[in-house]
Amino acid sequence: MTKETSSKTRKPKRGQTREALMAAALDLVVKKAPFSSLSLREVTKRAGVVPTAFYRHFPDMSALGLTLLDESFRTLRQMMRQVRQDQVPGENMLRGSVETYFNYVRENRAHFLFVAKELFGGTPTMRNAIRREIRMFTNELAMDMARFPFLNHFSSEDLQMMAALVVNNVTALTQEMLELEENDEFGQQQVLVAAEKQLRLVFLGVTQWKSSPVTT
Amino acid sequence: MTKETSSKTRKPKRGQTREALMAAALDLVVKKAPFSSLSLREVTKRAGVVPTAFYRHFPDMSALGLTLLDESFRTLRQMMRQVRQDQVPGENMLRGSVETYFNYVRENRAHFLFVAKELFGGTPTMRNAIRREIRMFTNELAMDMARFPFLNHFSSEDLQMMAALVVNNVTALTQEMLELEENDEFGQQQVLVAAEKQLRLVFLGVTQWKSSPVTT
DNA sequence: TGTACATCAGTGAACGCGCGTTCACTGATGTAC
DNA sequence: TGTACATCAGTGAACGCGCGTTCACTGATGTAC
Repeated sequence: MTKETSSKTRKPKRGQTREALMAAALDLVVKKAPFSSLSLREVTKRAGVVPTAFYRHFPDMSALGLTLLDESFRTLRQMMRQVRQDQVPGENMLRGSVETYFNYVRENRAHFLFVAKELFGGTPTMRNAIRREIRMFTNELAMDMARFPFLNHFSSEDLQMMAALVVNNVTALTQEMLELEENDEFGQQQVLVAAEKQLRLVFLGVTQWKSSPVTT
Repeated sequence: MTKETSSKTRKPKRGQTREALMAAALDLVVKKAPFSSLSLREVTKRAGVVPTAFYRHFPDMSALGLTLLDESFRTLRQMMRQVRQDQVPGENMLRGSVETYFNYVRENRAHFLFVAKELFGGTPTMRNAIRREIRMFTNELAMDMARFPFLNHFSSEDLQMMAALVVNNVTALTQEMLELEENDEFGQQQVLVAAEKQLRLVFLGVTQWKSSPVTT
C-alpha cells in the first residue's frame, strides 16, 4: 500500500499465511478452548504450515492475540456506529437497536466468543484492553443519551451510571446468547425478547429518576 | 465421622494434604491464571507434595476443579441466605443487602475469582454447573420479590425478567469489583455506590412497569 | 527484455523442558486378637 | 498391654509426549541495471 505494489500480479501469497494463522486461532477458540490455552504448534498445524513459519508473522502467541483483539474491536466499533446510524426515533427505536446489535453478534460470533473468553481468562494486558474498550463504549452511550431532551438535565455522573447499567446488561445478555448453540434460533429469539423487556424497564426507571417528568 | 474416630488422637494428617491441594489451586488461580490452565505438577508443588501424591485424593485435575466449584457454591448459597436474613424492610433495605453482598465478595475473594474465571474459560461441565447455579439464584430472587405486596400482581415471567436484570447487573458489578486490587478501598467503595444507584433505578422502573401503582 | 542479486516466506531437524501418568517402594497409622 | 497384619498416604524413578524456540536451508518473488 505505502511503497509496494508496483508492477504485475503481486501479493498472491502476501500475508495469506498471516491471515490463515489468525483464522486458525479464532476457529480453535470457537470450537475448543480460550485463546490463552492454545499452543503455537496447534495453531500452525490448523493453518497448514510448519511451526517455525509462525515467527515470520508474529513474535509470539500473545502478539497474535492482541492482533485478534484489535480486529474484534474494529468489528465492535463498526457495530456501534451502525446501531447509532440505523436508529429511528420513536416507539420502536429500542427494539430496532437491540435487533441490529444481536444480529451483529450472530454474524461475528467468533470474535465475540474470543473477547468473552479473554475478558476474564486472558492475560492482564488483554483484560485491560477489553475493559478499556467497554468503558469507551459506555462513555459514548452516555453522550448519546445526553442528546435526548428528556435526559439532558441529568448530571454526567448519573448519565454514566445509566449507560453502565445498560452496558452491563447487554454484556450479560451477549454472553448468554453466545452460550447457545449457533443454530438454536428459538433460544436466541428468547434472549432478544428478554433483552428488549429489560431495557424497556430500565428506561422506565430512567424517566422516574430524580422525579424528572415522564415522557412516552 | 461415620465409622471412624474410635480411640485416641486420630486424623492428625487425615485429609490435610487434600485441603492443601485445594488451597494451593485456589491460591494459584488468584495470583496467576484461570484454573483450566493450571498443571497438576504446579499444584502439588505449591501444596508441598510430590506429583504422584495427587492421585491419592483426586482422579485428575478436573475432579479437583469440580470440588472447588462445589465449595464455592456452598459459600455463595450461604451468602444468599445471609442477605435474605439480614434484610430489614424499608428505606435502606437495598443498601443493606448490597453491602452485605459485597462484604461477602470481599471475604471470599478467592472463590469468587475462581468462579468468575471459569464462567467463560472453563470446560463445558464447569460452565454449565455455574450457569445452573446462577439460574437458581435468579429463581430464588424472583420468589422473594413475589412476596412484596407491590410486586405480587406481576406475572411470573415478568418477575423472572426483573430478577434476571438484577442478577445480570450484580454479576457484572462483582466482576468489576474483582478486577480491583484487594486493597483498593476507594475503588471498591465506588463500585458499591454505583451498584446501589443502579439497583435503585431498576426498582424505580419496576414500580412503573405495566402502569402498576407507585409505592415509596 | 535479460541477467544478477537481495529479500522474503516456508522448511525440517534438533534442543531442552515441563507435562500427566505408571509403578514398585516405604513407613506410619489403625485394627484384631 | 503386646504382637502381627492390613490399610493408607506419600515417595522417587521412569516413560513418552507436545511444547516453544534455534538454526541453517531452500526456493520463490521482487528489484536494479
